[in-house]
Amino acid sequence: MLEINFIEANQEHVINLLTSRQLKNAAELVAHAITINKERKITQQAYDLVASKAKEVSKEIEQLLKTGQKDAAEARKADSMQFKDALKKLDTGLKQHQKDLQETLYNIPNLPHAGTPIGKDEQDNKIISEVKPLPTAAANTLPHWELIEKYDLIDFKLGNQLAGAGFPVYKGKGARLQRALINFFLDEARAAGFEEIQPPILTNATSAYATGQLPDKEGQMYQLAGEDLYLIPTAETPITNLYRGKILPKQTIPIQHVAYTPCFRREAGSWGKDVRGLNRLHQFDKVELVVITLPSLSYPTLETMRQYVEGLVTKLALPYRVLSLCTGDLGFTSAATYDIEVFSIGQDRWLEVSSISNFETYQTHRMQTRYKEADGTTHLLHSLNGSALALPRIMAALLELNYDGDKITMPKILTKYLDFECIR
RNA sequence: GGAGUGGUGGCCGAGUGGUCGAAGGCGCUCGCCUGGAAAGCGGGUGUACCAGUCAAAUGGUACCGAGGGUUCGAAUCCCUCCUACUCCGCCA
Repeated sequence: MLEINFIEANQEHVINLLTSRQLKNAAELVAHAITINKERKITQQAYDLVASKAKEVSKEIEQLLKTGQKDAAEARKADSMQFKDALKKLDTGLKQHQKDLQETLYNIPNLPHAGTPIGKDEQDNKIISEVKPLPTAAANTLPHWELIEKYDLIDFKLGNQLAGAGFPVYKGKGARLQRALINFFLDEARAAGFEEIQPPILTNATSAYATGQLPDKEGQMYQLAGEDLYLIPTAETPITNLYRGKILPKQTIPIQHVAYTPCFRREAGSWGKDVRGLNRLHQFDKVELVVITLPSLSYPTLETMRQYVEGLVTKLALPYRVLSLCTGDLGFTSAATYDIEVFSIGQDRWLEVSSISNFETYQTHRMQTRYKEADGTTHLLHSLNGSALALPRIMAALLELNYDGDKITMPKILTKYLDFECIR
């Protein structure tokens, strides 16, 4: 979340940037946060003063008791009781202010980076690059859901039987292809210097707040009945939270992790052709990159991550384009985001397979993830993450593009991961 | 799941009601010593908030797993929760 001192010192700037991302009540939220913070400071000062006096009295009582002045000590106790009552009220007020401030800040999204295109919604996202010319559909081109059925790669009906819509069952070569892709992505990331992690796929509310899934995505996560646990919507949540509350030595930075996990999303409100086949699922696999680095390095890192992900889709020989998300389409916690979309020839549309974001200090402030300078001062780090990649849509684009009416030919790069060259 | 014992600073570890943000050691760091190093000697070494300042120095408050409670006063006593270890049970 944003730092209150920064908001206070840059009110106009903050309001303008928040407004640019279509936040309606930016001025109101900012004013509210500043007011609460002022009250908080006043209360804190009062509390500290009274607490200090109460301590003094306690020490006096101690001395009186030691020197045998029992009556005098008893008299001082009465004074101390008064301080105690006052402190209790002040403490309640202070906690309330702190809570109010935190809740207000929780509901203020990140500020867009200067390079982020200004825009209202996804229509205004800027196309950075696009592979041309796009492959053209042949007479025998099919959408992936038909190929999946034709070759018995994935069974949605069985998924319905086991869990419900959006929980596909991968079978035979379908399952093996998916596993091959996961291994390919993990190996590539490792070669690029990312350390592999296998995290829990359940997360507690504290972690979900720290990375910003809560309160923003409340209702999009599956929650376990009677438990303070959620199924992770992305590996970003557990991996980034590895560093919650840590002050890292400078030489360990940057932190670079890769993790393969299933991801779970309720996708409430989604419908229509968007959810056909593999386009949108409640459970899907994803390989995710997380980087925690110095503020001065985070934007170069964002570019490096983008190039890395472009390299993956290139190796899979999939036509793709890169979008820079506009202010109106930016995720709640992000300052700058690139989306990588692959072309689905069977659907004649683009499918988002990666989202690469720089959160600057938004997450690290909530997490209190810092580093120590040589002069002993501590500073917040920057966090980034990016999908590399989301499996189902890659699978969809891959099957459609490589189908020639007779068979589906596997990409060359997967040779060492598969013991079959094509699906017939 | 049952029974028991614990959770203290970067790490180890003392501390069972006051002078304890916390002994001691290790680590790290600065200085001395040395041709250089080791050893030795001396100093420093948590975080947050508030006040203060150009910045600092400095002062105040809070924090000994988390949250409540008792008390003039809590790392220390009580309650709840989390968690680790040992034994038993169960088990991939």
